[in-house]
Amino acid sequence: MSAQRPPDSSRRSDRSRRAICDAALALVGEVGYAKTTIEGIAARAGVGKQTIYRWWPSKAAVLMEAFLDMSARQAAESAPETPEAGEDGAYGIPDTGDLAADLKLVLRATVDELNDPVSEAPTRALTAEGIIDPALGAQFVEALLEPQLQLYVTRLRAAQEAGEVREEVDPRVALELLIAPLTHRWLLRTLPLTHAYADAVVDHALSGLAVRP
Amino acid sequence: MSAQRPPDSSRRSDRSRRAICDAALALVGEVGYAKTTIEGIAARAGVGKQTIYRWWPSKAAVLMEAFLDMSARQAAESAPETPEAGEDGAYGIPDTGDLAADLKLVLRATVDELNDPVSEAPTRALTAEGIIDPALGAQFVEALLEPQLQLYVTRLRAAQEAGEVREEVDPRVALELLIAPLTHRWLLRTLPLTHAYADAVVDHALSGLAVRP
Amino acid sequence: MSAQRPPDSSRRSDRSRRAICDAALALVGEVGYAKTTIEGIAARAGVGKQTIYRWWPSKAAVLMEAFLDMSARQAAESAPETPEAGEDGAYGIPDTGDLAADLKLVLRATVDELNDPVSEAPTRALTAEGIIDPALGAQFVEALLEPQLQLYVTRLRAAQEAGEVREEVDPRVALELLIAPLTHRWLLRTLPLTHAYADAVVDHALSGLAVRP
Amino acid sequence: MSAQRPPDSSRRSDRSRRAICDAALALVGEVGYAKTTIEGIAARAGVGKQTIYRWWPSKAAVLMEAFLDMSARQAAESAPETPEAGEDGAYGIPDTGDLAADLKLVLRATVDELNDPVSEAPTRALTAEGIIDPALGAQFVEALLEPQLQLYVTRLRAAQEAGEVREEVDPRVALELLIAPLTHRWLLRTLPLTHAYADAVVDHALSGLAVRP
DNA sequence: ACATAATCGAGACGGTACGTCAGGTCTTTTT
DNA sequence: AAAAAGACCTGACGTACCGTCTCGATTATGT
Repeated sequence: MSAQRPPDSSRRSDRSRRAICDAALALVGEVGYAKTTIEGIAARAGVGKQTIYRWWPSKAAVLMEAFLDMSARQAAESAPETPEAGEDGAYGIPDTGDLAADLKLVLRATVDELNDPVSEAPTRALTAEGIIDPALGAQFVEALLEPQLQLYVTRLRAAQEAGEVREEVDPRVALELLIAPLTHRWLLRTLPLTHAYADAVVDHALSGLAVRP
Repeated sequence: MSAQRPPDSSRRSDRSRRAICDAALALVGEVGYAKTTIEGIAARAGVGKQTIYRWWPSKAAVLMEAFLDMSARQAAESAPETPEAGEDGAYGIPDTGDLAADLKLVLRATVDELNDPVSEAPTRALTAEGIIDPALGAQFVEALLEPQLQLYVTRLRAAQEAGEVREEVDPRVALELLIAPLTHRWLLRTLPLTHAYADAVVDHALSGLAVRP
Repeated sequence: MSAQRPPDSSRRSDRSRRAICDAALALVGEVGYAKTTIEGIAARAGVGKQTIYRWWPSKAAVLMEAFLDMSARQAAESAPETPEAGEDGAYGIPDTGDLAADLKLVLRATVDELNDPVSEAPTRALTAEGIIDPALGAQFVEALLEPQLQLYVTRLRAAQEAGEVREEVDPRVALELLIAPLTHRWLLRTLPLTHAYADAVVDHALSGLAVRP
Repeated sequence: MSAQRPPDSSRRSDRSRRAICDAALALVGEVGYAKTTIEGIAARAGVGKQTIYRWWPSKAAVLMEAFLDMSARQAAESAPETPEAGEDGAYGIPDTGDLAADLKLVLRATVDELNDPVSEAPTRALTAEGIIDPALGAQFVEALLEPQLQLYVTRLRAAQEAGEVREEVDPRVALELLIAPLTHRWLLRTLPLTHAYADAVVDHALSGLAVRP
């Protein structure tokens, strides 16, 4: 029964959509994800609840779209003159010929981004929700994470061709050696996440732990 | 005001405590963390709601205690003959003289543990909650994670003394190079988490990415 | 201020009007007045909601028009050959010279009508709504009830002229003595509404309660 | 499944019950029955919605209880010294030996009661609702109406024994001849409901419409 | 052994938010 | 210009849980 046909998206009010996304981000930042309610978002956005339920299946989905929207807008702002850079604000990782230096530059920027108090609450909320809800997590990874990771793959391949990185190295594994420690500290708050740590990770990963034979 | 004098824990009913922990774990496994409610736990445990509110501040705290309890019981079961191994089922990482082999052994076990469908739901729930709630996260890290990490520090120090690992290596950073990639794949579900991956991580981390000079 | 100028009724679609009335009656009969919604009527009639709001101020008004329409159609069907009988199916009360017999005939018919399960739901709904909403009630009385009552006035006047009814009797009061008891039982469901009861009412009302002096 | 066992009424808060009844009556008086909402009653009573839903099945049921409560309290106030009069404020109809005078007295009082603007809204609302909902209507009749009607039966029987009323008269029918016309005018608002009308009804009913043979 | 005091199971309470339904208004497109 | 369609804001619905509270009915000491 109940075919539950989806609404006609061509008639959708973009004003409402924007207001909802803005309100969602604002509320998550102000009161946290758990205390952000659909009713609260609707009220803050000056919108009927039904308008949210019509277009999104869950609070997490609203926040996800709001977040992607924000990311897209930020990217568009910061780099409108370099359309060749690709989407998602991905300028690519610089290639100065010095892999260590390039990676440190990028990972330090990542550290700064993760430590940014503004985006912290929604990012943590979305990540946590994605950890529990596989569908949401997949969406999160596909839309936001993978494009970033691909940049590392590209840069590492270039380094291999330049003879900086060993042939046997799998770029996909290598990239995780670099990224995962930062994510780990940020998510679990085991120890402070600093530039120095980013540098140390790069150094350890490139040189390896074992003594040279 | 109302000093809210804490209850007399000596009179606490252990039967209720156990029933609550069991119910909490069962429910999280069956319906997931979000749909697990305090009322549900109380009903399933055959307990008044107030008995939960008297002893725990939040649903997350209940689950945390239930989880620690379960971990302790599992540890006690699997290794009652080696009480010198310390608490938390921490037998220590074997030291056969071959660091790579030892790490692979341990990390493969970690992979199996993370892939275990029984403990998956509560572990994910607790981790996710800890990502959002710093206090809970700290408790989680302190009680469950850090003891494990210290074992790596110990083993890596031994390897340094044995001349297997370079002097400049910071064991704390090194350990994160090994552990974080597994955690990363498990939490974010980017790619499958396999024994082969554990091996690859060890190999890449020990040998380093850079070509030998 | 927007003068809210009424729509041009000459352009009104009679097809829609009929469909709406039919749908309204059908729904009230099927699910009851309370569960009949404007949206439901519109959907069932294959009509936009606005088409209802354009022409009627309320759900009750729709039902009222539907009801009047139905009454008019029924009357037209049952007595198209006696146009002199007046509107609203009002053939008038027969005058055989025997007032008691004539009244019993008519009141028994009224009993049957009230007991008809088809028209029961909408009639009750409309009456109930009219009890609360004076404007609607007035409309109901004026359009449906009063014409009927006038027939009694006419018949009773004739009876007075024929010397069957005392001079001092006020036909308006007399008629209510006859009609109201039936209405009372039907509305309040105190006791069954039967032909025998109709006869008893006529007998009691004509003879009076008091002993003859 | 779901046995839906009723709550433990011994634990019921009488303070809440009273507050809810008061709020319900007040709101129906102020904004009318249709615009009175359960949420509104709860808010005005300073009570959670669930406390209403726990004890009453519908808005109409709340109003019914409130109304019966009020009636009972009024009765208790006005005649605490005559407990033998029976419940429901039923003092009985006076018996001065002059049936016409006694009935006029009582029916005039009834007219005044019906015309009282304070109790009008809830009484109309309850009556209207009872017309549509048979269960509610039955409750209304049984609790409020029948006790009143029985008083007429009693008085009319007495009049028969005193030789004032004919033997053949059925008191149950007679009483409806007296009461129903008032109810009719009040419910349907056909003509004003006055003392004069009450007197006329009594006179017509007692003397009968027909000429004396 | 027993008084007494805290905990226990139970669940009613004032609340908040849920997700749904319908009301009545507005806009777009079709007839 | 009216009609079909349906998105929109509003607000009430009835439900689920929240965390607090009040009830007897067990316990479990500490005289």
